[in-house]
Amino acid sequence: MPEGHTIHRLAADHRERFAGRPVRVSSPQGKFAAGAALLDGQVLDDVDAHGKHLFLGFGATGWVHIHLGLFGKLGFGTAPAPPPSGTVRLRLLGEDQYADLRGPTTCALVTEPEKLAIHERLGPDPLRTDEDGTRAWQRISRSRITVAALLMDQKVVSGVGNVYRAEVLFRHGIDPYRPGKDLTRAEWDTIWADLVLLMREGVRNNRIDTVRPEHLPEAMGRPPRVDDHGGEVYVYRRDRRPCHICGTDVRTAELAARNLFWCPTCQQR
DNA sequence: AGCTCATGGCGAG
DNA sequence: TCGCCCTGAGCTG
Repeated sequence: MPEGHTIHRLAADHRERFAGRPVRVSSPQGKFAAGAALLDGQVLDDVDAHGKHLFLGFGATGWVHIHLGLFGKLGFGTAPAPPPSGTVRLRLLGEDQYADLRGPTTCALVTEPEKLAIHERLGPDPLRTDEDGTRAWQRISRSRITVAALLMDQKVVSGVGNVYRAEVLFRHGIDPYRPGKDLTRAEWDTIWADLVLLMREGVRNNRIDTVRPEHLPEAMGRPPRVDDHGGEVYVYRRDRRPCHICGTDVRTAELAARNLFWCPTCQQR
């Protein structure tokens, strides 16, 4: 589930459910027991998100730094919370809501300076308003690395994952193997602006939809389709199936240990 | 029961 | 570039 839109949505959800009041904090699984003991009963007074990193602020005690990785999940429920089943790393319990964290790559108590250091190593996030895509362009325009790899590098842009990477390149007809330095400034500005729109919509809907209205099956006179991972997409995990626009089989290849998906006909620029 | 795969990322070499 | 960490779903037997 977790690309940047998921994390920003979770940040808003935590703010709404828990902020400003004391929360019970526990680690039923035990791996965060020491941190939980320090935080239990304190007020959750701030929430922040940058890229795929989520921060829960507990005043002078510090921040809980959460990264879901590939497998992590955060789920909410209404109090009273049931006995935790399985591997709950962190449980927050408020007056009427609880949240369970499972399988994160990171769940750690950090200080304010440690949090700042994390922000500093992350590239601009299309979902934050503190920065535009300029800093990313400075790296991309000087790099011989492929644009597909650059988009996944969190030091270049933060929050983009394998789905948004594939989809935004498709939407702009960009060959994923083009070196960053071959992109024009105008192309990058268009990609950035599109990421801002797509990811904001992702936060709103809590899923990734990238297909333009005019390309939806209804608009193209075809029966509705169902993509098997929630959202409506052009190429992500659609390899060996026909491109929605031109009918060419969508291709897949491994790139830096991740699966890349693209349409060789539509993406030649 | 065991295998494979997944919307991530890190450190060793 | 590789191995490894985190977990659960969806297969196969």
